[in-house]
Amino acid sequence: MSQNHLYLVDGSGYIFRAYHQLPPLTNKHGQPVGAVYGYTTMLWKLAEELGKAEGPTHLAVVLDKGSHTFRNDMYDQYKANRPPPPEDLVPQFPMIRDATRAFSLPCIEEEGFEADDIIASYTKAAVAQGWHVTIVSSDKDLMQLIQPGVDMYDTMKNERRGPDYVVGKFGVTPDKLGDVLALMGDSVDNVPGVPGIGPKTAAKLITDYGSLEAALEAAPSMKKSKMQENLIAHADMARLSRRLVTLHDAMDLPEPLEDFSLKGIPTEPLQAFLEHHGFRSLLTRLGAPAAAVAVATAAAAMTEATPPPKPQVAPEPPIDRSLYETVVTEDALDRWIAAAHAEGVVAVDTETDMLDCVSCALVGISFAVGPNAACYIPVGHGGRDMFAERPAQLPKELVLAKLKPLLEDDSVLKVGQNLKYDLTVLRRHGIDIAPYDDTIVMSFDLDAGQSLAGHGMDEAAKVHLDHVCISFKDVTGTGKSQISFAEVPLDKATEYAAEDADVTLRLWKLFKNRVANEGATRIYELVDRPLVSVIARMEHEGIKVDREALSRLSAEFTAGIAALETEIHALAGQPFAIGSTQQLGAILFDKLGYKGGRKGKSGAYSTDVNMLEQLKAQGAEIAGKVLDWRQLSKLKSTYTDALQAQINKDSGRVHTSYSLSGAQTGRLSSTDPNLQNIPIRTEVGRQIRHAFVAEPGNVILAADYSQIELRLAAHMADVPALKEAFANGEDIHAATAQQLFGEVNRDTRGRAKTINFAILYGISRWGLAARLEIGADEAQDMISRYYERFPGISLYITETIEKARSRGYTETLFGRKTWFPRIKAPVQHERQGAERAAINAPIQGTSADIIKRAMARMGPALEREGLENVKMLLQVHDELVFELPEADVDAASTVIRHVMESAAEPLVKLSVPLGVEIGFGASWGAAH
DNA sequence: ACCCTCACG
DNA sequence: GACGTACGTGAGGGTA
Repeated sequence: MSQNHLYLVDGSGYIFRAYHQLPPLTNKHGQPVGAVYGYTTMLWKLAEELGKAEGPTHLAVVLDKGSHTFRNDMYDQYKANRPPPPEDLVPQFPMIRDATRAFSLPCIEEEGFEADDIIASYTKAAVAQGWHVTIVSSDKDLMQLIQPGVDMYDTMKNERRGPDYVVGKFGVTPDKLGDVLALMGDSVDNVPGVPGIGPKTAAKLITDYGSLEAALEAAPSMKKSKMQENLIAHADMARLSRRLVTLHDAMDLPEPLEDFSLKGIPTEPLQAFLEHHGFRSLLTRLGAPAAAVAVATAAAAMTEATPPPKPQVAPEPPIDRSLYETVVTEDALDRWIAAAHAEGVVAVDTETDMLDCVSCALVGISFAVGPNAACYIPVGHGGRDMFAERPAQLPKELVLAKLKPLLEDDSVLKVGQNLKYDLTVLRRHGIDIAPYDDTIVMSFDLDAGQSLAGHGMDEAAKVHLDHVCISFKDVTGTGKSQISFAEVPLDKATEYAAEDADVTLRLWKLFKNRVANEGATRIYELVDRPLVSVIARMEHEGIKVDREALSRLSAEFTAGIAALETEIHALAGQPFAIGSTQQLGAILFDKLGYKGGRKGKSGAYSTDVNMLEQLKAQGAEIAGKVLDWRQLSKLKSTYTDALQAQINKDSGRVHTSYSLSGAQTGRLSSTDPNLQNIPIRTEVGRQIRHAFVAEPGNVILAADYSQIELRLAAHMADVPALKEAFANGEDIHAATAQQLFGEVNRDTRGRAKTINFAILYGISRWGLAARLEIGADEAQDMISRYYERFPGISLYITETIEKARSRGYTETLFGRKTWFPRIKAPVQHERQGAERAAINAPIQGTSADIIKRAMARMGPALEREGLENVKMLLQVHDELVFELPEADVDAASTVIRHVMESAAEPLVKLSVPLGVEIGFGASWGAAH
């Protein structure tokens, strides 16, 4: 060996670059691995240099450790501006070490020193012994080290860099680079430098005067200029900067140079690593046996960046229910658990005796580890009925004890369809399923708005697998003869339950690839998937409802309704069903002769609020009474009565169910009961909110985003006037009124508010005209004026529609797609409807993304502050409702406000602040 | 199963 | 020149 050549790899610097340059890939375990993949290919590339003329004889990877270094002691602002690393990069840091170990390469990191200092020290030591050194990095600070025998290698650009490169880029030789960097400063690392001096001026000064110190000394005698003044004023900062950019090259070497000797890369640990992540193309190049690669491919359905390889596996066999197994022995159970471990991914589905996941009992669990490789483990069949024959099955406790390690194993991905249900059921048995994927959420993130794709399993199986699932009704029957799943015979139950798991796994493989290939990773991994377990907890928590209060209200409403009914019948001159629009229409228009038109194809009279308000204005007393009657009936039937029936017998609380795939825009929806439409707008309705109460000693706290959609519209359409108003904390509707009408009063503010909302919803002159009770021409003038005052808005609208038309979908700031198949409909009003929805979707959707991120982060944030008694209970689109001990209100408010206001970051940087209003009290009503 | 109406953001 | 629409939901009651 004539010449030793040391390669020093700047690992920390590399992964940031890899992260930003590569698409956000995930491996089969659902972990983000884009940067790891880039890092692995980089090491691979270096390994291939082995034995070449300029290749390494010695190699070490150098990483940063900890965040505090001697530079922080020198200057407490050092790197203080640096944003935290992206959240999907954080989990990749430890994987970088795994990758390095997989290549059997030494990895050096030292507390208190940056990777740059370690590299400088090793470089110095190696040069002293006459070695050549190549620094694998593109960091400009490290370029100071370039000298005869030392060069740099940028693997991404495939470029080797010597002194000429530095001269070309910075105008000075590497030995003067530190002086130039000190003058320039660095906003990322927060090296102050001298204001107003950039690379060009810095290079000129150093070239002219020879060094930083010489330039600073000469400053007073330079020609008077802003630059000269700054140079004098900030001389101390320049000297500090010089020390900050100086590399520390005299540290004790943690390991001797000789230990970095490199002979070759053993395939053993590397292959295991590549298989774990499913890095297919590298596996192939490693020369792994073809069979092993195929297995890894089939199991992993891996998603690599370039190029998307054609699946090399045979198409999956059709579903064959006869292959499913009913697990009733311990041996069989162990076998399935082992298979799941071996596969690394398993589809899971739980069967219960009723739908209510707070009170239901576990009846059985099904698994699938491959096509047709599915089983059902009954644990509660015939359970509740003491007289029914109980089929032979394993004890529930034993099964759960055996499954717990698998379901909580980090290295086995659990896949479910609508997993929040299973999460709740199993959490009641002390099992926290993780990590997980949810196929309903994946489907939604891929296909929201696509009219063909239903996200429920039966529909998804039909659409994507062309398979008709056994329906739940087929096994349990319907109506009066319906039986509980616990009473279904085991053979039938196995066919149904195992098929669910089998189908789920098949769908997952399909969706997993699509999520990566269709750009849905960001929204899925960083917004929706983390939310599943959060929602499960909220649903399980429920909210306390004061039954007596509701019952009192119910009685009041009943009396009011009865009184109104008598009056209405008297005014009508006959009794009739007031709730029947048909009968009401006949009374109003035929019998009493008020004027009003027939409506559309149904031929029925319109009797909605607008019509009744109009009649009332004409002096029809009956119309006002009907409106009052309707309000009270609505409140009674939908709220006071129905809500009492929804109070859970076991918990005494109301547990709503949130749908993660309910609204096309990405919003949640709430059912059984819907707790997102509890009255608030009228005084009488608001009383219902007062029945949502806290436990004794606790309070209800409500935190609302203020005007979030308008703020987002201002940001997304880039409207300076609106952004400024929000930045200054102005009343946005008043500000709009000022812009549009030149003066602010009750009337103009109200009209401005209407127009602001019209913008969010996709405006038409007729719609606005109807709302403002003005002519369409006048409405059109107003819209034109709005566009004039707030440019950007009309551009946003035309661009959004254009994008929806050309690509078929719109996107939120977080990349959530909503599809609009009707955007090209030949029927005009259908098309225009789709256009209005397309205008609204990015705004409403981004707002939904933001609050979802706040929800996902809320639990950990509260926990960090020791606030584990603060429970998040409800979400109402722009509001989060909590229950908490009264003593925690102040501390919790701080955390909640911060989490909500910063929820977009760091993925999205908004140019408007997000405002949050917080209130609390004994009830939800009192919290507003 | 569908329409109408109306509760919410 | 008209389409009596604003965007997104879920629930209850009446009707067929």
